[in-house]
Amino acid sequence: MEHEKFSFDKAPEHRLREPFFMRPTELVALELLGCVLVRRLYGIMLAGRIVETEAYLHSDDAASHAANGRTPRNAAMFATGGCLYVYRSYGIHYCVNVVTEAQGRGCAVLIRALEPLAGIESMQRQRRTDEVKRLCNGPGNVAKALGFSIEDNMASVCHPELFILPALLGEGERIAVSARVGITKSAGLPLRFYLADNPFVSKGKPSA
DNA sequence: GCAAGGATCTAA
DNA sequence: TAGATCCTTGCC
Repeated sequence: MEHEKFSFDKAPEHRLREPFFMRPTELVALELLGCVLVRRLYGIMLAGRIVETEAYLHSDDAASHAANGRTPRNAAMFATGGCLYVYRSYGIHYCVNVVTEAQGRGCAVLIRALEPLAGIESMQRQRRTDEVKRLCNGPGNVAKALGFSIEDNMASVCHPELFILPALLGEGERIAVSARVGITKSAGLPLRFYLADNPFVSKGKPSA
């Protein structure tokens, strides 16, 4: 993608609305590829193109945090599609998911990697690295680069200062599917989606 | 290869 | 209330 063509002037007007997220989780995970996650934080616009996602389903998916029903931690997964589910991972990192389907279902799409488009200097400070390829190449890194924390749990991603723009897919960009990363249960399901050969995809190894 | 790191959930 | 688990990362 040509980063310099990205403009914020009227971006919020074009944001995806709730109905986009209230569809089957696998479809949302697939269609989020190429979409641009935008956040205005402390007056700075941060944006990255989604290049890697994982679907966590409402049933028959033991790897999902919602697999054993609703708890205080995973309550956001049971909110309505278009909300954020943010959780702490390994006691150290945060991971950002977009809730899918109807309220009460308990499913979400994990945002695993972004191609930074804007606010790159800010991301570099947050991540304490200058290497653009590594700013958002994993779920913990995405959260850190964009400043997400547990405070953002349950927030709407259809908000003027936190939203997602429709996909920008380049000619010849192909979508690949694999098993998900870092799980042991339901490890064989093909629920990880990413842009093939994109250098901003995480280094995580599929579990199956 | 593996420690860091802390909340969360389950079983007792 | 102890203990295992965990949708990870970066350094050893």
